[in-house]
Amino acid sequence: MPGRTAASIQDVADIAGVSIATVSRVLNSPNLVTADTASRVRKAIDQLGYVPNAFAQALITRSSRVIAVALPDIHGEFYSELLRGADAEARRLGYHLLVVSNPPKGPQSDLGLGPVLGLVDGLAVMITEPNETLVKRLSAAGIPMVVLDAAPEGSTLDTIVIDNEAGATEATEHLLSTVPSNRCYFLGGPRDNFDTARRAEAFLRAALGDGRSRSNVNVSYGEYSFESGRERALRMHEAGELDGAGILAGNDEIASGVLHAAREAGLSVPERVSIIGFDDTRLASLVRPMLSTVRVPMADVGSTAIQLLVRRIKDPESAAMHVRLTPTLVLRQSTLR
Amino acid sequence: MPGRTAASIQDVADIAGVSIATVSRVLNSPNLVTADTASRVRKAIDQLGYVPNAFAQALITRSSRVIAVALPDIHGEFYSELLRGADAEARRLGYHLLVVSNPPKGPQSDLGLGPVLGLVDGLAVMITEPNETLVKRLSAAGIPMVVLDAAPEGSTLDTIVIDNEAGATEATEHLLSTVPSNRCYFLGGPRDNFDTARRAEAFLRAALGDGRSRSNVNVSYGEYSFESGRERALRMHEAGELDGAGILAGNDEIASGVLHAAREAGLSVPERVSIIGFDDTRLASLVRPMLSTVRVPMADVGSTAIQLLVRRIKDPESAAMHVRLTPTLVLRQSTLR
DNA sequence: GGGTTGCTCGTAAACGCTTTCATGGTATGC
DNA sequence: GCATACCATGAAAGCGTTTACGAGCAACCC
Repeated sequence: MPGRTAASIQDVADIAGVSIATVSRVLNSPNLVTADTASRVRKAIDQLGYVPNAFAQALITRSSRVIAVALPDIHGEFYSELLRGADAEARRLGYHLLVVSNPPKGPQSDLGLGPVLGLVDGLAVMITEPNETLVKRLSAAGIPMVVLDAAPEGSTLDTIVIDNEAGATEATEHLLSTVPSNRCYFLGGPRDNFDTARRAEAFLRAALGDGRSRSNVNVSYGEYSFESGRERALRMHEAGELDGAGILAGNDEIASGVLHAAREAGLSVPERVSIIGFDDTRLASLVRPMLSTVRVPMADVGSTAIQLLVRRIKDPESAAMHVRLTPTLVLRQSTLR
Repeated sequence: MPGRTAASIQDVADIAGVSIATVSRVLNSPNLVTADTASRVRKAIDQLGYVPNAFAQALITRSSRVIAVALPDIHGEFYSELLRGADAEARRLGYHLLVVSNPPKGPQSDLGLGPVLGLVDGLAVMITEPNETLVKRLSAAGIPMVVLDAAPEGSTLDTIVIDNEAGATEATEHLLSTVPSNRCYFLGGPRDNFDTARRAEAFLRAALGDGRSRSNVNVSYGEYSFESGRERALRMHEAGELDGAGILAGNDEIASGVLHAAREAGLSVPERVSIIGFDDTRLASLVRPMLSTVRVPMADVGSTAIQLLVRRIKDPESAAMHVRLTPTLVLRQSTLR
């Protein structure tokens, strides 16, 4: 067992017979010190297994190389996919990731983020439902920050959004290639959810053209769940609307529910019902028929968030960037070609 | 926009007309200061929006209230479920979570954890495959630490393991209630994986009794994937072994693959083939018939890890605890009662 | 050979906080 | 009314770094 307490820069200096300034220099600006003394210091360093105290460094440097990622309490896969992308990128750039998930609910909440703010060099917040105060409160802290999913109007903050319009439009058009427009439906998630709202809008535009005369009868809202999708599809069936329908779901779980309802109803997919999911989670490849779905590059969202953040950390004055990531339609078995 | 740089304790002290010591005291030992001055200080504090510099605190306190969680690059849901549990518990106890995922592979690797060690008060590592050096290297750092999944023999470290034996045994026994023992199969994940190894062992013991004369023909290894499960089941079908079989899968994805293969083979589940998954991920409830499965309390693993860690942080000398979490068999539609 | 230049390195200040110790003041005991 | 105890507060040390600033010294130029 090594000494009770970690070696400090002073210990290294003593052994190497130099001042602490020199030790610091061989670590941070090696070119300012002779090869000779440098090697002597280095020897002392690994003789002691010395590693600089991160807090002391952070205190004076005002930088901890830690980035916080705050996520709503999103279900599984989404979440971890984003995190994976973020983590890889952070590692690559020499940063660590502090995650804050499952924040207390309510638009008034500041996510309990207060204490975190002092610890990190930057913050990526994912905001999926309207929350005015949160962004304001957070940006008031004056810390580099990027917001995901929400894109406050004319924001001076960096933002990353999924181009839901493009994804939903492409999917809808694919549906329209085999199904008449009045038989197309969008089964969304919660009405407040940013993604659902934008997807619904794009769906309507693509399905109905710009003649917005028709009502929104073909759009419904509910939960992002299997059961919600199944129920809504079943209700459609009762109304005689399921047969021959083309359905764009708010996410893959909803789509799976629809898929199952179709099976229950004895309607084969894709011959009698066309279904397109959203997100391309692993689930989409696990059900049969496999789901055609709109692939959302969550890992890219994560890594891009980190990139934007360190860019801003290094140059806080740079102009706000607004990144739009484009989903791609992946065709599998739940739609006709 | 507030002042360029965050308020310090000195600023608060100035406004309140006291010394910085007093400010510190109202924050840390309120009983040492008069109600009168305390309120004056507090007023100054939120007038300035002062929040103590975490690094300065950590530097002197030698505690950052940050805990690292290092995870192998595990697929989605598992991972996030554990994290959710850990995060909730950490928040409850006043800690933050630093996650390190997707570490570089190879048993020699130290996960690139070096730099993290100096930042955190404790570390939870999940180790799913044999890795001697890693634990040694890490524990040499002398930082409070709990290891998940792996349980080094007679370890002096805190550990948390899933009681795979209990879970696999219960599942196997349930299978045996409707299927003869020589028609029971275990379709595992990678051979090296700790969980798979233990589950296989328990399966064999339960299925074959202690007369270990039989070979392991009924056990196979592969990936933790849908496709791997499907392929193996299909091969069983070709060998005429699928009909009438009782199958315990290494995880839910494998089970889903088997489920699908059974459908392809025209064998109804659970009448002709019984299937039990492992983990109870959301997938288990999304396929039809819904999977009977062994529910592994991953969120509990996460929260328990945090509990053990802060316990050790507060009392580094306390005896090592070895927690064993018991899975429960949840019966759904893929097995007969 | 004196003045300049250019390196290497040490001294010391600063970062923002916690905590020990000392101090002055007020209550308490007779 | 004076010693004693106690309480609230301030002064200052120190946590482990980084980084001006300056000192010393060799090499260089006329």
